[in-house]
Amino acid sequence: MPQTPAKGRTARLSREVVAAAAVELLDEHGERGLTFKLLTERLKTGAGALYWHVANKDDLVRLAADRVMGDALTGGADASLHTLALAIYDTFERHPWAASHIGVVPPQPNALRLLDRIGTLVAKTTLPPERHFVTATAIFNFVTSVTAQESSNAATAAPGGSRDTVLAELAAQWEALDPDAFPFLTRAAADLRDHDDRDQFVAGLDLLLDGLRLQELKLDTATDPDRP
Amino acid sequence: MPQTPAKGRTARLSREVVAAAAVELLDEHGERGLTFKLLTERLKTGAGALYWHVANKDDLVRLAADRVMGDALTGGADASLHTLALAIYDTFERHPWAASHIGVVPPQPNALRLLDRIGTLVAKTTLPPERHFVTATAIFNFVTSVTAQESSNAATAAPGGSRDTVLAELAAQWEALDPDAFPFLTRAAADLRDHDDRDQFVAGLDLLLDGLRLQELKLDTATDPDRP
DNA sequence: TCCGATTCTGGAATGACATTCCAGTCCGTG
DNA sequence: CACGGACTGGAATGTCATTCCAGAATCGGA
Repeated sequence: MPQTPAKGRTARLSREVVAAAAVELLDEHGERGLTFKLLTERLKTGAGALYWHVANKDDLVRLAADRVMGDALTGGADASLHTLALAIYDTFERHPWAASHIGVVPPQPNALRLLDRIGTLVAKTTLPPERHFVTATAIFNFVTSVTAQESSNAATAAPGGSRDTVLAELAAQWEALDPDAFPFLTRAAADLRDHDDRDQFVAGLDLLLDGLRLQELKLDTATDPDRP
Repeated sequence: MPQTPAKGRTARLSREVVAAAAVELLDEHGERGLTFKLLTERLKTGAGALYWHVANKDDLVRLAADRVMGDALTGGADASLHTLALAIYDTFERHPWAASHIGVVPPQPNALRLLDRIGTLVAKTTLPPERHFVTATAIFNFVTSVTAQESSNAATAAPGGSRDTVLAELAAQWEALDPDAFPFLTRAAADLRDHDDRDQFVAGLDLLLDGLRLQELKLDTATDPDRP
């Protein structure tokens, strides 16, 4: 009679249900806080049941992350590379554990969707077709990698004192550095103190997209008849 | 007499020695393969001794990663943002576990050195001073984040069949996708198959640095007397 | 409706680790 | 050469992921 009276049992388990619960727990406790014990309690089941649906914890987290990516792609953000990238950033800011699992190989379904969307937008530029792949991938890498780093940093910094406090302390350290060894940082301390993470992401994004424009320009003039 | 005849004892432990051994083991076995047990064996000591020098495993890995960053900065790569970024990429490609620990807050000593170098180079552009911080940070984020992702992917992909095999399989999957749902990927499969990771990094870097140039140009013309 | 095969479940082992504790040892100083 | 703090080795602890397996649910066919 190892079986309990089979009552509180949640309807039926499925890969989807497990993934959804994982996202919840991940949001609540972060990646380190997700344990199979917690998950079995939340889903009122046992470890074996979970392992029937997912191969292991990595598989589970990848699945959860791809589900978040699915959400990000659902929003009507499609118009331009700029809005698409920002939609990704904003979504992952709400799920800081997720971004670092997006760029992994092999890519999960929704990561592929993102890359395809980026590629399709890149294909609309005047860049020559043979540059489409590297360019699209570069943008994809930028968006996923930088988002991963910034969001996980935001999550790490938060627990110990408010973000402002942490930044203030860090800025103070920068100011105290030797100006000869760190000429830039000592000057930039103030900027660090009151920078905004999202603005920071946008700055990088604009840099990258401006690069795209310049490369278009270069090619336009390169094909101009009037040249050496 | 829990003490053994005190003979094979390695000279003397220190934070540096522990870090160096950690780098070795990390290179050999990857991040998952580094355990305190292995480390005690390599250093012929006990866990307590290690914990006297490092706070915990995170601390240890951060320390090891910053040591790698130190190496990267030692090479005479300083001339331009381009060569500096490539020096970083090349170094971390040899230590794929390390890059993901560089961008973390609070920044470790050598990460600060890198940011300062980037900032100093940015300060030499014609960008207005108030853009220096965001620009430098954007470049720093790009280099560390993208390197982290690419290098860890390379390390992950390698174990299962050669890189070429993995790419070929992936490319085959892309080709098999529905062309309506994935118009870009189905076309790009061939590019994926024979792309080069380093070229890919360079493509992104060039995009970013071209963006820097375009922003300089914009400002130059913006301050020109002849405008609307 | 009953039956066997297949799909799923719950929970009890198992085995790896990180981390803590502490009894000692080593070494520089006075 | 005795003292105290720096340092060491290794045993003990507790937390997890993962495996195993005895059964329960479910479903298609007879």
